[in-house]
Amino acid sequence: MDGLPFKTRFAPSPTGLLHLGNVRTALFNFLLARGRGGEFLLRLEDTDAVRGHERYAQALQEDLRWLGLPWDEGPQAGGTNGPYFQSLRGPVYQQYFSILQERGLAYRCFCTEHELAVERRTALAAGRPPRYSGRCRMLTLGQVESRLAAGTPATLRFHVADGAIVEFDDRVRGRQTFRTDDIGDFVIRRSDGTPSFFFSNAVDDALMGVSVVVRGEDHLTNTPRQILMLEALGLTVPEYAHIALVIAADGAPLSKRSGSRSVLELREAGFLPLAICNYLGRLGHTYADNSFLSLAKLAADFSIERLHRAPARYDETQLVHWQKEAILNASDGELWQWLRTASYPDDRHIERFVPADLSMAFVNALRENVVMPLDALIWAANLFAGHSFDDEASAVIRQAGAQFFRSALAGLDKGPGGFKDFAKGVEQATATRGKSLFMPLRAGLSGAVYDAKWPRVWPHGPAMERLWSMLGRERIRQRLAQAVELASA
RNA sequence: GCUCCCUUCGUCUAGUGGCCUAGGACGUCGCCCUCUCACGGCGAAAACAGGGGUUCGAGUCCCCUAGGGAGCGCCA
Repeated sequence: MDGLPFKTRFAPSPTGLLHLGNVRTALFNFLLARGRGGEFLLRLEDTDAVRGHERYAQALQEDLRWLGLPWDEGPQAGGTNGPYFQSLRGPVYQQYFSILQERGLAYRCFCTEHELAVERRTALAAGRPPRYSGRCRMLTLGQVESRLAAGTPATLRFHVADGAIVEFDDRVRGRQTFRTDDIGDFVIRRSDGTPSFFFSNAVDDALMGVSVVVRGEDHLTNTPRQILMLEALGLTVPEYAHIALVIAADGAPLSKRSGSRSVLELREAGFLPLAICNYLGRLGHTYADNSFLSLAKLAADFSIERLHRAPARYDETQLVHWQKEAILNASDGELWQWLRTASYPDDRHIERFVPADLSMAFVNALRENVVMPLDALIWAANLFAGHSFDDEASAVIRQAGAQFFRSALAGLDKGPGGFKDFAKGVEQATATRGKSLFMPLRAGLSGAVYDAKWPRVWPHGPAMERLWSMLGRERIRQRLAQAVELASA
């Protein structure tokens, strides 16, 4: 079993934006398939009547592609087991409903939602599990016919056998045993004719040849129901692996309130796909290697045996760590493209500031001082936008005085040396040293000594030697002249 | 309420009875590098939820308690 390639799947319901928990499940399924040369399938579970699915289905596919998790089979990708939207699979489900009905394993239920709610409440009050009593199963054929004829809405329920045991080996949680007596007859077709999750999800996994289902542990107790149905239908039961859920920093389930962000929000904030994958790949799963890994490496080293049973907390400081790693490991070109995604509210992008021939030099100068594209944008503006000195820089420049910068200008004309020679010259000419020498120079050259956006991480900016060689003599001359002006004003 | 599951540094985790005076990573703190921050290097503080067993020996096995989670839906 272990040697065979897995066919895995991600089967989201397009009812909202993809969030961290979902994406981690998708990632695990993707990695599991990729690592073994298997296949990864995408299926959209858009069965419930609520519409607006279109938009989310689209967004979700975009998110997966952006993350670098393409699917081998599914929407766009095609495949022989489609359609891959459950809303298009009605006839398939109808066929299997019929089989169940013919075999006497499914029956109509005319209970209203209100009746069921009352029943649940009384069961709970009496200390019993709030489980469906199965009373419509007792209806005679005549009663069923007449209610149907009267147009009474009916659901279809699966008849769970009494006194049986369902067992299966969960790939992460081990041997599982459930008593059918603990499972009530459940709805497999809603009164509007659409299939319920239990049904369509299980049937499609079987029909589409999925061999392992990696999903959240919230599905663990659904599993015996699905196995019961699949066996009743004579379909192949896949293997299951139920992973622990991701929880928020406070230990509560992830929610928007607790700081869980959608993939879209993370992308818009500037997180890199590989940062997210490196982080999520280690949330509830272990890699022996703690260094930054490519997607291929993440896949190659992924192991279903190293999936955890205990919930893991979402911690954004760790995500930020992987973000830094992703930046350090990206190519200049990739980084430049990434930096271009940030813009000021008035739509000025980075290429508005950084001259085209300096883009690679800029990337290299800033690489170790940037976490988000916005950080670089601010630096780009400071460095290239002309007369811009931020408040702090202005204060430093005024304090150093016009004479300081006149000396610096004079030193600049002395010779073609690098920053070190230049700084030495200014040191001698102005009789300043250390902080009182370098801070004014930094303020003059870079336009900023303090970055308000990420004060804890970047109080002061990139190495001056790098700025020096990137800016070039002419720009530096202009900036120093501006500093003289500012200081004498 | 009932059923099931989980519990190692602040966080992610290694650990499958002796290799554990519990290892790594992030974060924190200190030192070095250094014009600043970052990067990099070195180092420190920091955990087996609690209580009982079993055993020559328990983080590792068993039981109880506590805390947390999931499920019991015409939601997925």
